[in-house]
Amino acid sequence: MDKKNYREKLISTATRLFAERGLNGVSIRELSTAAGVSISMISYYFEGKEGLYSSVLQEQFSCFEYMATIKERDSGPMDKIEEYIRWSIQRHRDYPFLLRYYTSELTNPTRYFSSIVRPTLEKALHILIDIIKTGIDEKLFRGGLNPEDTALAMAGMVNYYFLSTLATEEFINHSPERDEELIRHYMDIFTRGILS
Amino acid sequence: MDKKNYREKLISTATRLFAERGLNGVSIRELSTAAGVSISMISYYFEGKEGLYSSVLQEQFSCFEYMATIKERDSGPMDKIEEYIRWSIQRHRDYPFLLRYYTSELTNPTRYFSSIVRPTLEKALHILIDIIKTGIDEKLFRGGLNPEDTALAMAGMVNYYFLSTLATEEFINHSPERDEELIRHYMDIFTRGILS
DNA sequence: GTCTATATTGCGATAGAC
DNA sequence: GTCTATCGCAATATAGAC
Repeated sequence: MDKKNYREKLISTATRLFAERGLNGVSIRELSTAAGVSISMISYYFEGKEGLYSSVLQEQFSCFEYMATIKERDSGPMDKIEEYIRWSIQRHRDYPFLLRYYTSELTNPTRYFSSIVRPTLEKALHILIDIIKTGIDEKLFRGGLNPEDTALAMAGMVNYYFLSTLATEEFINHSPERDEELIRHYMDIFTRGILS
Repeated sequence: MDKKNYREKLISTATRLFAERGLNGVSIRELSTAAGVSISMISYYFEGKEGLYSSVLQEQFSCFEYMATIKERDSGPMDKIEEYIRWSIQRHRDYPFLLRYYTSELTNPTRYFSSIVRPTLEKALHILIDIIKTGIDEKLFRGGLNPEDTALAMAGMVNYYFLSTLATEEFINHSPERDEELIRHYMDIFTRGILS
């Protein structure tokens, strides 16, 4: 990244800036200056600002491919759910900007939502839904469950913990040291509920 | 709103447009045209675009005051949790743009985040956390629960259902007719878990 | 491939007429 | 209170030198 590969330098700078202030909140002037590159390089490599944004989006959402690995894993629904939660939390750690693109595209979709974001999220969610369905078929999970809502509930639990960070960091410790505790805790709530 | 009250007309138009495309995605030119008002009215009433945005934000987040009502209610933790979930879902129905401001401010905070958004969400979350704590004290909920994470899990379940709409509407029915089913279902998952 | 310089458009804000 | 007209600036994109 430091070896004067301007294309990569632009992508990494754009990933941070677009995440922090959105597509319309960053000018290519500022972006190219921050990357230490001439402004014209953006058109040269990406055919303009939007092209750069779509490249960033593509790269950020590529990590969802790992969901296929969970799907193919030779293990039961409970193990797969735990692996999903663990991977999901780790994903937020490894791609600290992904959540911004994720929520920003879901609430203010750009033209790339339908080509990049929706297909990726649909595929991931369908894998989750299938895991829940398998658990119900095997009588491991309750029969009354709606697989779709249940999958959303699980994904929501984990994602919201990170989404809320800025509003809760003063009274909830969000450091990675707590991640294992969080996994245990969310597995517990999700599988057994909160009743004693 | 139609009685030539331009101030209100600007707020309602801005609420929709800022929600759809963000603060930086809408120009005051377009906004004032859509509102059928001269562009100079924005400075006149709100001292500029950002002032208009902050008025919209203030109005959107004012509905969280209802959380105080839940807090004061003379009922047990379980009833309060159900009331929270019911109110939360209804809030998404009544304020369809709120979620956009909510997530946009959490991931790309404007200068109004710390004065308007964070205090509001902090207060609401602390009420939820206290409800969970009461339930634990009364031995109604499990002793091992972390009240903070548990409150976030509950809020996350509900909010994510609406956040995911754009990516899931083709295979999950998000119509209000399902809301009661959703409340029952999320209460079930949250209190009893998914195990049979 | 990379830069500087510039063309063109659209932005937010406001002065001043009514 | 409301409008039109306009100022000054910043936006994206690109032509052309190296």
